[in-house]
Amino acid sequence: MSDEGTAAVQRTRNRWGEGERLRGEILDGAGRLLSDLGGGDGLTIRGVARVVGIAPASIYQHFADREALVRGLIAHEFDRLRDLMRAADEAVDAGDAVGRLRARLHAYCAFAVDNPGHYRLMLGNGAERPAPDRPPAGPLVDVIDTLRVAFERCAEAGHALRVPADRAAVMVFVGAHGRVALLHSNPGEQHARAVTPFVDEFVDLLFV
Amino acid sequence: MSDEGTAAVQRTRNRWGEGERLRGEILDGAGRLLSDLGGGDGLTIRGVARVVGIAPASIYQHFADREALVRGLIAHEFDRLRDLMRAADEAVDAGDAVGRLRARLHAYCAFAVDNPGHYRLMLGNGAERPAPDRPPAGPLVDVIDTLRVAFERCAEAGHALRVPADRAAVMVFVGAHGRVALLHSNPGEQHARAVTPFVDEFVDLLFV
DNA sequence: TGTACATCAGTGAACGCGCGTTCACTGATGTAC
DNA sequence: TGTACATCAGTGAACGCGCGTTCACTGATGTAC
Repeated sequence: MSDEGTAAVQRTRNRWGEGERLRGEILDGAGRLLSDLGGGDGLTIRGVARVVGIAPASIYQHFADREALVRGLIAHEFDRLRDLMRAADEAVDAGDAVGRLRARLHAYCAFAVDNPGHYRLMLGNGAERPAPDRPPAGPLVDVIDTLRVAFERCAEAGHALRVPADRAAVMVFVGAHGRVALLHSNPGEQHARAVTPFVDEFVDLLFV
Repeated sequence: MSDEGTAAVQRTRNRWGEGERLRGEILDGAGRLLSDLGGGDGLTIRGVARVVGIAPASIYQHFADREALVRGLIAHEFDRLRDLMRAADEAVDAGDAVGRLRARLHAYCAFAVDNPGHYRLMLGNGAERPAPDRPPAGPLVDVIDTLRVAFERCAEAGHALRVPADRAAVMVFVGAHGRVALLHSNPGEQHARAVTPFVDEFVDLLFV
């Protein structure tokens, strides 16, 4: 019965000194919009404002322009992915190094399968690198680096690797990403549960 | 000195009965635009018309709407990829089954590296599948199937596989796609030449 | 050989729309004195 | 305790723009008779 679309939630404004909360609401709303959209196109200032229930102009108090909003959302979602992977790791018995590695990868795949729009946005836009000669940096490299650490823990626990840990990390990441991208480009839900076994098989290949 | 941007080419209209040629010019122009853009966003009717040097309305004689244009472009580029892979295969000595497989994969990687915009568009949009219960079909599956055939030829030539040919095809495709996607999302040109060795290493893993 | 007509390739102008962004503003809440 | 003022969170209306799409049209080239 509202005259403002589905999401007219009659927001109450934040109290004095709490204006920064809107930043979080905007990022959450943008994330929800991204899930509905399934991709970064159509992620508009006005669309996000509609979802959050604010005026489009209000977004400019927290993000300089549309590009800054998208960058902020990507960073936000990479933080979320990192936390999910860490939580999955810590939920496994600390002595089970291989189990912890697998848990990290399963969390990664679950995030990618559950959030195709976010995933595409995060991996589709290259992080801008100011120095092209330096070693690559960015949130993606951080993710791979946590996998390298996980592989090293496996090696220290006596599970011999067929390739160096950093190379194993890249290979398993590439395998997981390739499998997920294939799933996303062929949206048959019968495959969604095939991602984890595929990645597990990949992990098997990397140990002696 | 022209008043119509960089690409005002003063097109001469096609002769009677040759109107279908414009369809090809539109697809070529869209392909060029896609290269400049680096992605499917911004691939607009008006932009394509500008590149080709025609009026936006002229596109509607060959494509029902923007979506049909994008679909046509994707099909066009998949044809081109298939031809490139086949030509690479046939340029290798017919008796060298493994060399032919590698040639196909190298052609695939070269296409992906040279045409990031096309590649993203082709793999980013899932082919619509009317029957969700049937086995998956579409141009991507066709590509994988040619790899399966190439693997089977290797096996027949005495190069034993560690996994069935169809599975090997999927695995090497996933590896190649993952590696390419990683390259695209981290646009450091120092990595462009690292794709082929990576895929070759992948192939090695699949033979006994 | 003409000539009326059909068909072809392609256009120009207009439509309505949603977008990013700007700007002066509105109330509510805090603070200085 | 008042009161003037500063600061805060957020808005409404407007701007110019490029977009997809439609429509009646324009010349050129073919065809029927």
